[in-house]
Amino acid sequence: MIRVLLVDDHQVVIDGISSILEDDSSIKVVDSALTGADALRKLEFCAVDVILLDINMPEMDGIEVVRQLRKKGIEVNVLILTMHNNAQFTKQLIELGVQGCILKNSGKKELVFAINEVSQGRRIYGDDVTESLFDSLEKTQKAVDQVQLTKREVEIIKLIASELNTNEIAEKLFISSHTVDTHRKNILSKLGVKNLAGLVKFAYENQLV
Amino acid sequence: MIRVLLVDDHQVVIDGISSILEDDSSIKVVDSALTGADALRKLEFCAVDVILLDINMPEMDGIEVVRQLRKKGIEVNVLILTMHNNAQFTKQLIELGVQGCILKNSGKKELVFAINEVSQGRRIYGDDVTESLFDSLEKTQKAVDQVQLTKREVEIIKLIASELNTNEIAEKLFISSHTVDTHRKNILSKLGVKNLAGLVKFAYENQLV
DNA sequence: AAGTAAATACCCAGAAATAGTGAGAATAAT
DNA sequence: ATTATTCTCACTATTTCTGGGTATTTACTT
Repeated sequence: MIRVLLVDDHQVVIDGISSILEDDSSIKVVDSALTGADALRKLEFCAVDVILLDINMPEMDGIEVVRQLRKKGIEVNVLILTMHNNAQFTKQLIELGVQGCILKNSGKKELVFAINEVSQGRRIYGDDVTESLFDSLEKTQKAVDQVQLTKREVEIIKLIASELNTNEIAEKLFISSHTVDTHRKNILSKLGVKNLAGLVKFAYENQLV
Repeated sequence: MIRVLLVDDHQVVIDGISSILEDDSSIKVVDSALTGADALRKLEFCAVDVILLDINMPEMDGIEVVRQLRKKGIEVNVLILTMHNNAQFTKQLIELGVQGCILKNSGKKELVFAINEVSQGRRIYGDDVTESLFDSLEKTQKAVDQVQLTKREVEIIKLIASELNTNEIAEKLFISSHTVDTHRKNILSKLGVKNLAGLVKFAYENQLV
């Protein structure tokens, strides 16, 4: 009997996957969580074999959850649920030793199969996912080192993404426009993007907006 | 017995919601579709009372599906499934006479209730959704008239959002950079946004990327 | 105490975007 | 066939962004 913890910020998805898994006698959904924080809390008191984890969540995303898990030394097999082939994440996931990754548009069979495999400690990455991994590794520039942004930089990214220009940001933060320039410059360089568009793109893909 | 057609680009969601609805004896999921086009095809041959429609889909989104439905004169009650409170859509949905709208993070009970209401022709909009509607109506600037973008403009938005600058876009499309300038100018004005950041933002919020 | 990271500020020069106008061709629609 | 829309191109002027530096203060680390 494989004990599963479901984590997704959408109740419908949780209910849905629960229903799917109910039909399978070898799998039992022991609990669920709507947030990453809640998932971590529940993992401390509840013994589970596999955590089925949505990657796109507000506040604390899937990757952060896994990172915390490792930090706390909680041993559990992780199967990530992704919406799209978000190539940026994939590399980080593999580095974090996540056992598996499965697209939300895969069917019931694939899901059950994946959970079974992962519960045995085996690795499962859907073809689509591994393909997109190679895609991402080609774009070394961007994902080369996991980006370390400072608080101030994140703050500025958000303001840029909300259509403010350099002067407006400077006024809002009570700092010189030169400073904002410097920050923006550093951000572009850290993210390895060419321009404002790339910056806003990053903001969206990483739930900063 | 309420006959339901499920439309979502993620098989897991379809399977999940199917499972949820199976438990309810008054609702029967007669078919499902992974794309908007497929949904339209199936609606021509299959009698359904309610179509449960995901709004975020590649290629043809939920709004376009409804528009086509109206055009073809197919009468069916529409219940929209949304991920977030995407305020921009809401106004359009109401204008299109969509019966209801429900967030994906609502539970089993709400879902069943909503389907029942909608099947009776009654209107259901979750509190969150109506709230966000009023929010959006305040921002008259942006949503004042539903934006009508041309094919070329959409093409250019996508290229801008992928970090290309004016000259690069001009080369790629074999047109003058002046033309690209003009398009960008028109786009900014149509969307009512201030700059590139707003444009990329729009692209993301409307699944153009 | 020395070293490092973060936040701050400044300068310069070139590239790119934005705003305002105007206008000719190609298509689609009626 | 006439209109309307879309797509196209051009010019000017101004603002904003981008990339190359350098440098100081503060705070935290070792």
